[in-house]
Amino acid sequence: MTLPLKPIRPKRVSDQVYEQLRELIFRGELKPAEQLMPERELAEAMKVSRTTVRNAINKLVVLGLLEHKQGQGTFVRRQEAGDKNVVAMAMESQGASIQDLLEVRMGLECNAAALAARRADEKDVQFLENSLKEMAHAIRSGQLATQADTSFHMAVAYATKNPLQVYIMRNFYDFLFVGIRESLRQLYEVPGHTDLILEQHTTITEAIRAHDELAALEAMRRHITFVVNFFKNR
Amino acid sequence: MTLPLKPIRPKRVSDQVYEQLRELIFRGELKPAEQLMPERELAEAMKVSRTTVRNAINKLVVLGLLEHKQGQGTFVRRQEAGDKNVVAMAMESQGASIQDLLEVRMGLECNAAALAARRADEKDVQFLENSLKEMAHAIRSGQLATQADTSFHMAVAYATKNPLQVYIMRNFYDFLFVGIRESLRQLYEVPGHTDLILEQHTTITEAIRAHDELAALEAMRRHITFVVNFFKNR
DNA sequence: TTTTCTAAATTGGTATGACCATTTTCGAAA
DNA sequence: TTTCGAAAATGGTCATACCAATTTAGAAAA
Repeated sequence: MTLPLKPIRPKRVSDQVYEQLRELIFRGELKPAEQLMPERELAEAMKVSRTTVRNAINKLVVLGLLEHKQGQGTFVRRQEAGDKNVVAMAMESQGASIQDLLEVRMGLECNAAALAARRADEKDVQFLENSLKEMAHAIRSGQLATQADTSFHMAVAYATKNPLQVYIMRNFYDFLFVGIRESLRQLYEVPGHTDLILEQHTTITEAIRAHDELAALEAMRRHITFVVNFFKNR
Repeated sequence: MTLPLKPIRPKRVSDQVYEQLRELIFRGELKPAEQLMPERELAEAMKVSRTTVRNAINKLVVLGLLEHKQGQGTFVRRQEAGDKNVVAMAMESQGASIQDLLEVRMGLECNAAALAARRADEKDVQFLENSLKEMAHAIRSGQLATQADTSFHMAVAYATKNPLQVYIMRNFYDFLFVGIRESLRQLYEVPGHTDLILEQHTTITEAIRAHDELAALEAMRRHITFVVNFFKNR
């Protein structure tokens, strides 16, 4: 007779550091080509040894997320194609269209929004608001808000506290940037569009902050429907 | 005038160790499941520090060639070729749980059910009904209905007419069969469970046949919620 | 002033040595 | 023979020092 005991898995310190750093990169707080803090500073800030920090960084280097340059520092590496990106593979081999992509996103992200509303803490809301500010800034300075867009949706994914959700979402947005960047840009180039999207993002953020699952789901549904309609009329 | 001078690249010591070890593995001198020499011995044998040896080994661990087991040693890992199942990769590398998997499925499949209700033709409904019969047969003959279960959900995916949806769903169910087959079996071993599931599948099929999107979505939601609750109470 | 060179500061890479955490081993005790 | 516990083996972390490559800044030279 086996009792249903949950497995204890004490994580290695270096793995915890690794996860923190990876999160910074995925969330976009550390942008491509940006320099990482020196190892010595990181060690002091996290109250661990430099050895441990180095192990974590090395892991990210091997995975292609970071890049070492002796005498200069460590930098975030923009990951190019050839990453065995699932979405890209499927889109190509299955001959899927942007419409197909958006349909699947509809299911994934609406559910994610509801989960996020259920579990988001102050920190998650903070990240959502940061991406809103980022997009507002992009609007004022007349730049494209694609980066801020990604940050927002990945912040929603993180708020679900579901690693699989994050992983899959990451694949989607990586593809959006390398696969259909040109198509996506047109969405943001229409005057006033970015303002509308910012408004929709804000509504979603409010619902998540209020822990209103249904409202979050509906707001996300309207948001993605808006995008769907844009690509439909072209 | 630039002469074609080849760049001098003084290799890092840890990289040289890495290459030696990798060579041993590739050549088969270190066979799968075999234990590596202890780090301290390797360091002494190669006249380098244990730190350097560890860096090299860690690199091989990240690449999946070696495997660490604290208190036991480091072992050569047999690498399963052509795995690249997204879900399996994510579940392992991100440390996701069955709960996490089901949560993402909730979003994917509820949406899929609605899309299926919108687009399913006679042939799609036929496939759905075939899987129902298959499950009924499994019940009568006292066999496990896991195969019929997969057939049903893949039939829903096909009915969406969305290649990306099919592709991703395929990955999920492939993983269910190789990754958590044992866990999944318990769901079907409880007396009466398979009957309940068949009933739920039937309800979903009816909604899709009637092209009732909302009913299909709700029926799927109840179905997956049922599965979620089963795994929650264990 | 502008250019050039050199020394210092910065930052990743390696070396030691110690100690911690987990697993196995093996001998003593029951 | 079985059971228990201490010791050994082995990977994980820490602290410190020093090496190697690069950048920076200030002095020296033009």
